[in-house]
Amino acid sequence: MDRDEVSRQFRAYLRDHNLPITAQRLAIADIVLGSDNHLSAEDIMLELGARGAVAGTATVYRTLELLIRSGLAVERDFGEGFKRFESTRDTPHHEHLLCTLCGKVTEFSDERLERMTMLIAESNGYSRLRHRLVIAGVCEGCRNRESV
Amino acid sequence: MDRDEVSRQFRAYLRDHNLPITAQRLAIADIVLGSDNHLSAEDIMLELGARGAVAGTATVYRTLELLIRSGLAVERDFGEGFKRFESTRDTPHHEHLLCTLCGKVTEFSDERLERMTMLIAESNGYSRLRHRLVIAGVCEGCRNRESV
DNA sequence: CTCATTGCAAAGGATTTGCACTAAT
DNA sequence: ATTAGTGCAAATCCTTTGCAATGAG
Repeated sequence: MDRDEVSRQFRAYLRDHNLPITAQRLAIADIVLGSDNHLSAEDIMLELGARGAVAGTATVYRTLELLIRSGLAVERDFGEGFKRFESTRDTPHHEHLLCTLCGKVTEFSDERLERMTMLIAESNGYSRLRHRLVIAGVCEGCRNRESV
Repeated sequence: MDRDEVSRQFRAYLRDHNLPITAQRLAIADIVLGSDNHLSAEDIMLELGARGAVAGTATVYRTLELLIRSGLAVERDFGEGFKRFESTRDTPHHEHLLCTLCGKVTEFSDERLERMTMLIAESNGYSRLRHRLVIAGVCEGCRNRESV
């Protein structure tokens, strides 16, 4: 699924909901949906600047809300004090590895984990809605850099 | 491990670090270390009030930092927009189930999960430091209440 | 033309910090 | 007496909101 495709989906969402298609919305969606990274609101603002486009902070947050509501992006909280946003394009449910030194994020998914959380929830009387696993550690690159 | 014991440990920590033992510190430590719940800073302030003790917001946060540094408490972030604090007394590593309706928190631990996260980190080139799993769902009580 | 979006700036909530005052050792 | 802690209020960080100006359909 490429950039044009996700952009098309977002336009369709806006059209279906009678929401104006603005340059800002498309620029923000293009960045968030086209990126393989987990972007913060600030990352998005910087990238907008780098592309010569501009949008106010409020517009960025408001557009992010639309992307989430449309199901094209999800919000992540890694306990860093701010949120990150990630495209849902071709990624079903997955977990994250976070490097505590450089902030790098690696995704993974594990079928056993899915089953385990379901069972754990059940055995504690909870009906599971969702779960979130974050493994914090030091990535390969930082480990090598550290030992210098 | 009872209240007196944890209080004693905190005093020892303060003494060993040449830090004054103040009424505020003891009151806050008593609340955090003596509770079985995951308290927010606000919860702590309210409880202080309920006990007739008083401490400024700044003091609460500064004392929480001491409790964390001493290893007697840990900080939790359930993505609620604020942090919670939990005594480490007789609880090694464990995970959390969070009820999305009433906010109830249930703890559990799972040996297989420990091993799994270790293996997952390794196979992705990360040296694992720690991990955090939160399963969000609806607890038994809320489920029954809902179906009314 | 009409109505929603935009952007600024002000407001918001949680947490931190500067500083004069107070208390522990 | 010293030295550190306390509390207030101001400051910070991320995010949200009010409102006049602007732009999409």
